[in-house]
Formats: sequence, structure tokens, C-alpha cells
Amino acid sequence: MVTKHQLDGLPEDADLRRADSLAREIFSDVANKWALLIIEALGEQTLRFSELRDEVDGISHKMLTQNLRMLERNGLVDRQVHPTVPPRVEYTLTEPGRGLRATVDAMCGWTHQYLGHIEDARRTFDS
Amino acid sequence: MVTKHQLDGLPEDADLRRADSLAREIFSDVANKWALLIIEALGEQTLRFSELRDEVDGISHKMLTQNLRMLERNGLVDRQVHPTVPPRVEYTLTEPGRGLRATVDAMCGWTHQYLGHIEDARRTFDS
DNA sequence: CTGAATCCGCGGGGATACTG
DNA sequence: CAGTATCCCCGCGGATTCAG
Repeated sequence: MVTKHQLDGLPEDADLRRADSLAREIFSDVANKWALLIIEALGEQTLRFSELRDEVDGISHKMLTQNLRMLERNGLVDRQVHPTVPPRVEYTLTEPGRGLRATVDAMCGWTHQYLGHIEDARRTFDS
Repeated sequence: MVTKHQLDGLPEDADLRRADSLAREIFSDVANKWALLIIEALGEQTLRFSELRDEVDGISHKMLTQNLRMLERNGLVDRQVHPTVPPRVEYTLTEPGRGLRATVDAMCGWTHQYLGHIEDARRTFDS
């Protein structure tokens, strides 16, 4: 007879695979246009919901809340609610969030660095 | 009467806005799960279509071709066709592609660095 | 102002079959 | 093996409405 452990590998292996699937999950959450644009928009400032919507252009009300919830859940943004009327809610990057922002910055830098290359490549390809 | 230039701003401004919209377009192309996973999988190696499909787990035939076309169009991957039978097609990162890869690496590093933080944040949030 | 909920259309994306 | 084309469905995501 074959035990579950023999089929699945040692516990440490199982942990590794669990970590990997978690990493993948986080990656899937974060590696999407809107999430990254929100991170980038937040930068060092703390912004209100409506300011954020103005900042990230083209984003809909729904996508903004949805992504903000996701980012909050993962502990990348801090959500500060001021119990006033009308309500005032401010979003700020947490330390992990700022860490991610650094990589997004790099990506933006990359984009601008290769704008020319890419534009040329496209023209060539499209003919 | 108002000229087009007066409405749109000076030519230099127009150029800037064009560059921005292009940058945004590129960002939207590239800032998606599959594209980034492909970039990461390619790394320094050159891989065949089928190897790539095995490497990037969960990706479908269709998504793989679709994203590869897009990456090729933007000049991020080089597509080498060997006219043999059966055909053999190899993909390699170009220099701009490797540049992007560096930032994706950073993002993966970030993911693993904060795995614990995030897992905790999720548990807290989900209760 | 922020946010949840509902409705709904369109397109992302999977499965399959077919070419070279 | 690599790539394209077709079908089809589910869910993303926009618009709108209601609540606090």
C-alpha cells in the first residue's frame, strides 16, 4: 500500500508547493493593469477614493473599489475611514505596498526607456 | 476663430501626450499575468512553443500564441522558425525583453519576500 | 462621498478541429 | 509541432441605482 505522504512527497515539499501556489495567487492578484496603476498612482501620497479615481484615468468606480479591496486584503494599502459626513476615506501604501511600488516604478521606467524601440518594432511587425 | 493648435496645445505638448498614450498602451499590453509569466519563463533560455507551454503552467494554447504574438510585435521576444518537418519554433527574449524581465524578477522577489506578511494580512482581513 | 448591489452586454479565453 | 479558425460560454467590467 502507498501512503499519502509517499504520493505527495515529504511535508517540506508540500510546504514548498503550498508557498508556490500562494506566490502564484498573489502574483495573479497583483499582475494586472488596474492594480499596478493604482499602486503607481498612490506612490508616496495618501489619496481619497475620488482623487484616486481621477488620478487613474479610465478606471471605473467598480474596478477601483474592487481592486482597492483586493489590495487592502493583501495588506498592500491601508484604508483610513474618517467618520464624518460626508464620509472621507483615505488610502495609503503600506510598507509591503511601497516595496511593490518600487518594482512598478522600474517597470514604468522600462516602458519609457524603450518607447522608441517598441514603436519601431511595431511598425516593422505591422507590415 | 480658434485653431487646432490653440485647442490642443503646442506641438511639443501633443508629442508628449502621444508618448504618454503609447506608454500606457504598452503598459496595458505588458502588465498582465500571462505576458509576465511568459517573460519570466523565458529568462535567459530560448524555448520552443511546447516547452513554453509546459513551463508556464495553466496557460492555454490560445493564450500562449496570443501573448507571444503581442510580445513579438512589441519586439520583446525574437521568434526563430526552423523550416524543418515537423516545424521547430524557438522564442528568445530580445534586449528590451531582458530589460523587462529584470523588473519582473524584482516583482517575483518581492512576492516571495512578503509571502508571510501577505498571508497574515489575508487571514486578518478575512475575519 | 464612499461603497454595495444589480443588471447586462461584450469579449476574454477554453475546447476542439483543421492546415502546413 | 506550431499555428489559425471556429464555436461557445462564463465572467469581467461598465452603467446605474440604492444605502449609509
